[in-house]
Amino acid sequence: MPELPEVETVANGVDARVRGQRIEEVWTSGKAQTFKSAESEIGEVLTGARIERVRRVGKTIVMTLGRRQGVEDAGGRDDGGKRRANGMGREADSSAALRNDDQEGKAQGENGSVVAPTRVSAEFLVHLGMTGRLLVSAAEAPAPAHTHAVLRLGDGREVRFVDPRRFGRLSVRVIEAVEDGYAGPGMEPLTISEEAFRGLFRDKKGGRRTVAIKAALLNQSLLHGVGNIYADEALARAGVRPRRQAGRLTRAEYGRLHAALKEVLTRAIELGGSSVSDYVDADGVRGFFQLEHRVYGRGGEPCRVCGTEIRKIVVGGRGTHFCPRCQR
DNA sequence: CATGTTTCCTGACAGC
DNA sequence: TGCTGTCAGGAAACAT
Repeated sequence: MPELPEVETVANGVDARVRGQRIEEVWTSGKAQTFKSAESEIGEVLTGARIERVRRVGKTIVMTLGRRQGVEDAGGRDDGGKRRANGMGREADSSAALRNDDQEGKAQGENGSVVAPTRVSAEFLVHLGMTGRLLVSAAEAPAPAHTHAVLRLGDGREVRFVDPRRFGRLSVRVIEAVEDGYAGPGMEPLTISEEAFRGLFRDKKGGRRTVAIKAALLNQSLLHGVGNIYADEALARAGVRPRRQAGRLTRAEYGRLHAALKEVLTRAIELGGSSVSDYVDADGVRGFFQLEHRVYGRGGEPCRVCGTEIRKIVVGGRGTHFCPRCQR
C-alpha cells in the first residue's frame, strides 16, 4: 500500500526521469471510477503541456504542468477569489474554470499564438490508492495489464498509470500560480510542530476527540500521508495502544507519538518504502522498510522488544497490530 | 460538525 | 485441477 514514504519515493523517481519533458499524447482506459476529472478534461489539460516538476503532497503525486502563454492561458478567468488555499473542495471549482478555458483556447488556436515563456497553468494529481503504480517506461516495453493512463513524452518514453484494483484516482486542477498549488486535505506529518500535532486531536471547540488515536492518524483531513502501516508502526514505537481515545493521551505520549511518526516516515523514505504486497517505485524496485516493521503484518509473532505475542484487531475498519505489553 | 458504516474493485488465498 | 467464497483496504458517499 503506497503511503507517504512510498508516494515520496515514486514522486521523486518520476520527477528525476521526466522533468522538463513535453506530453505529446494522452491515452486513458475509459474505466470511469479511475478518473475524478472527466477523461476528456485530463486529456485536454495534459496534451501539449510541459512537466515542470513532480512532487508529493500527502499521499498524492502532483505533476505541475507548464504551458505557453497566449494559447491555453489567455483570457482571464473570473474566480472572484472563491478558490482558497486551504485544500478541500477545490477540484470542482478548478474543473469549472477549466471548461471556460478550453472554449477560449479553441478560439485562440485559430488566431495563431504569441510565443512566451512557459508558465504554470495546471496540475495533474495521481492518487495510487492501494495498488496503483506510476511507471516511466520505454514505449517498446509492453504495457502491463490494468494500465489506465499513458502519457507519451517528447523523447518517446511513456508515463504509465497501472492500477489493478482501481482504488487509485486521476484528476486535473487549473491554477493561477505556484502559490495556488495543491495543498492536500490536512497537515504534513514530516513538518508539523508538536504543538500543532497535539491540536489535531481536539475538535473545533477545543474538546477532546473521542475517536481512536489510530483512526485519527488515518484521517487525511487531519494529517495527510499516514496510512495503515505507518500508523501502526508509529503507535508501536510510541508505546500507545491504537484504541486509546485520540484526545486523551498524555502530553508525554503526544510527544513520543509525534517523534515516532516522523522517525518512522523518515526511515521508511531512506529505505525506499515498505513493499508488503506489490509496491514498487518508478523503476519497478521494491522498498525495504518492511524488514524493520515492529508490528505491521506480524500478528501472532513475538514482539521484537519483549517477546509478547503481537495481536491483530480491527480499529476504524482497519487491520491493526500492536504489542499488548509495550503499548498502553 | 463528529463519528460510524458502506461501497468500490480484483488478486490472493482457503476450502472443498 | 478448478470452482466458489472471503478478505484486504483509501477515501468518498451516505447514515446516525
